[in-house]
Amino acid sequence: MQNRLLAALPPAEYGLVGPYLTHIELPRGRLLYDPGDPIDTVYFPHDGVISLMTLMDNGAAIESATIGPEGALGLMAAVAPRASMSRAIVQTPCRAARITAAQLHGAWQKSPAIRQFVDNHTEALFGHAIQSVACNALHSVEARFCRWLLTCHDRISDNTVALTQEFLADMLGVQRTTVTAVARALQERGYIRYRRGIVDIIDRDGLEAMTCECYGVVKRTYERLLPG
Amino acid sequence: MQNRLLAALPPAEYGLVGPYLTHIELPRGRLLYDPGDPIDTVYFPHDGVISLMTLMDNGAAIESATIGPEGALGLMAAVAPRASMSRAIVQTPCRAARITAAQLHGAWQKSPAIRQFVDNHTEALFGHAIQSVACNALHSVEARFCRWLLTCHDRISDNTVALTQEFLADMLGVQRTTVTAVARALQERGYIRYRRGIVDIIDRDGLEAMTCECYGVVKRTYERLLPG
DNA sequence: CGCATTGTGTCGCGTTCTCGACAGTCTGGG
DNA sequence: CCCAGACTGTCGAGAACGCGACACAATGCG
Repeated sequence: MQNRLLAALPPAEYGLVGPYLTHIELPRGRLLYDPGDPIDTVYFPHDGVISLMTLMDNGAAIESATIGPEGALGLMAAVAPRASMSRAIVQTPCRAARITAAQLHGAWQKSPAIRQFVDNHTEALFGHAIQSVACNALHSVEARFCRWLLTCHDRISDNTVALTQEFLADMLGVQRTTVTAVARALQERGYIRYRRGIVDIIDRDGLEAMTCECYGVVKRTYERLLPG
Repeated sequence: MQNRLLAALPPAEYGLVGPYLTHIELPRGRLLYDPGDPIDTVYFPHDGVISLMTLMDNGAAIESATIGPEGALGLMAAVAPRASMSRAIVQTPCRAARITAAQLHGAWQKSPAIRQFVDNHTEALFGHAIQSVACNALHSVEARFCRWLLTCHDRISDNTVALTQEFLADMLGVQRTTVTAVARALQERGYIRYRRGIVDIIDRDGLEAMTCECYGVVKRTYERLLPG
């Protein structure tokens, strides 16, 4: 699998970034950015999920958007130097390509196609965020739990996701005990199997039936604006 | 009062947009964009508030961000043609300047300063959205109510805001009866006065003490990234 | 193997908010 | 002036979720 933004670059544009790309493995839990950090590196995941989390004063860290193979982390730094506004953390182990923000900025200056990718990506990420604003206000934990699993499942090539209920509770901004209850309900329906830090997705259609419209809305936004 | 983005433009750059600006009055409730509408006009409010609302399938319309004199509506269309992803509706009567997206795009091509304003504005709006994601998941209706009032108050030159509880309930994504209860509580504390479609802000400090950190976070983000 | 650590299941109470219903009050237009 | 429509106040049942406590199970490490 290959990052879809990079894969969609015409050969001429790829020549502007390809020589600077470094391939790396990102382990689960790796902290890439905290609020205020200068964005000096841009990451293009080939698979896996990177979460953008908004930090609160009391230490809560709640997910505001995700980055997967359809996009890139820190892409707005291609336009001009930027500080991160979120915590960026690796959700599932990722293979990824990385490039310095300065080098990407050089390519951005030279290529209209790259500028358009960056622009569309920003738009898609904004769309993701505003849908999440509504989702968090209106939808049940159960629906959001399903949405999260499906979003994650779309970005990995596996039916198994490694994550603890404690962590998922953080992502969704709810109590762990609530996550436990929801996970048990989904397991009883046969949609997932939950064991110590590992979720198996068994019935994807079942999850889709229980999630809210937000899953589809965000997915279609990405399909409309980004290649692949 | 004057839109702060326009006011901060150096004379040379202002010359690129000034001749195309039209001054208009926007009445309360005026619908400027619905999801999918092409963004053909950019609005620079001189005062007042324009709300960006995410529409849901069931007709719910919940606020995801606001636009005031510190910013502009549809500014991302200066970069490239765009369709709106939200409903944009005039929250309080506004004086505003407007320009076609095509004309603004011309100025954007010529002026690095304008490009930077657009870029920073996009960043600030994104920051607003991701904070709201967290806020809607974690904070009480009371805190969010106060945040909304304060945000609105910052953008108008008056201690009186015209809005119904029904409408405010929509903005916050809660039941009207909940808004009624919260409004009564704030009135009993002497922070606001509520009468048929009109809120008077009496004790701003009181509201600030009851709102969540999100109010200050978003405000500082705007101050950091935008002029004024 | 034994132990400390980490993750999960469960219980119970309290609060917040939903949801539906209905009555009362203000306001503008005919 | 009166009426229809719009807005607000109130009530009550119930669901969803927060929050703290505790027991138990799995894992990794010495």
